[in-house]
Amino acid sequence: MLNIPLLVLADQTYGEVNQLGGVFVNGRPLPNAIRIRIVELAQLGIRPCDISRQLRVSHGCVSKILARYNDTGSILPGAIGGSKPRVTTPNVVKSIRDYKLGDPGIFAWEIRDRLLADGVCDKYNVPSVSSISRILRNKIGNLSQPSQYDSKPSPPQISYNPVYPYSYPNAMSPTGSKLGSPPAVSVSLSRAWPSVHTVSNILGIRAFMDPAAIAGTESYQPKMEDWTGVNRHSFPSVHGVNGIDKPPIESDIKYTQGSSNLSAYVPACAYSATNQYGVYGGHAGNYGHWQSQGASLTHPNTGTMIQSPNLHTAISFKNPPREAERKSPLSKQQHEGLSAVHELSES
DNA sequence: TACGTTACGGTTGAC
DNA sequence: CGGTCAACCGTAACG
Repeated sequence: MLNIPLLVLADQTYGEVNQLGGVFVNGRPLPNAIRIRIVELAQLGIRPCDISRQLRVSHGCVSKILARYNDTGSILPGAIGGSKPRVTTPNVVKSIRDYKLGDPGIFAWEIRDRLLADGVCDKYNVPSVSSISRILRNKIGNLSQPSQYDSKPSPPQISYNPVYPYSYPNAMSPTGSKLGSPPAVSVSLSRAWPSVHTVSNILGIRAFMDPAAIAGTESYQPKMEDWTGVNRHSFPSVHGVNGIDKPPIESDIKYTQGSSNLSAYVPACAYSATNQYGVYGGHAGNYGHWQSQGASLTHPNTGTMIQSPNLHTAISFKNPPREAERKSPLSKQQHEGLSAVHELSES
């Protein structure tokens, strides 16, 4: 009975209900507002198990989010999808070609060694021998032809951030300039989750599960529009890389947008009335105690403060050391020096 | 009972 | 332009 997949195909809304009665979208991150709430509650001394029950989020998820927050200072989900940064950057290809030109009989493994020796690559991003062979075969097969890489600016290389392969829209979203601007708090990740599904989904779910919640909520209607408006059709994946040009990444945004004061909204309103997940379908009063506190989050390690009212400016996190994180989850903290702020920005 | 971990089924987006 | 792949997600279950 639990964990019923709810499909409302007609409305392109779907979602599932977990064992706690919370609604989630499989494969998609929880809304940032909930993530923030989790951290807020934890900082208030509420036990993870209680947070789990209150927010109706699985304890594993709570654990994960808190652990990540403790490690990185970020409540944001990771970048979903995409590919690992290519190691065969134009520069590398050019070097390989140079080596090949200089010594047509050179072996791929020799090229590899030279790439390392010459500092073109380091041990972490040096192409494999097979990759080099492929490059030789596919891209440098005809040495008489000028390489495309000679003339192209090779934009992708810009985002080959060794620390965080996926670029964040930092540069695109000056933080200080938009305080109080209408577009709302946007906890936008590079590939922020537009949660098309979530959006419509939640609404569908909510209506499906708890029609009364809608009827009894003044602010729900507009939210509903907002959320349903965030539809995959409205912003196909064509939008820029890593969401830089993705305007309507607003699932969260809308989610928290009801007010610029997240602390006022998140605690009760956003979670009961406008929250897209039916998670908080219960009385807002259940979360009433949130309102008087937890206006800000201070990361224990970084001292970073997440201040709800000005989330878009106050939340700044260490860049998740993705690569290292994947290889060695326990060593995240070692990358503090590499941290760069990726922050909540507005769309 | 609390919580860390992980298999699983899912989404996403670069290639 | 559709398929593949590897990243991520949250849940559920296990210990």
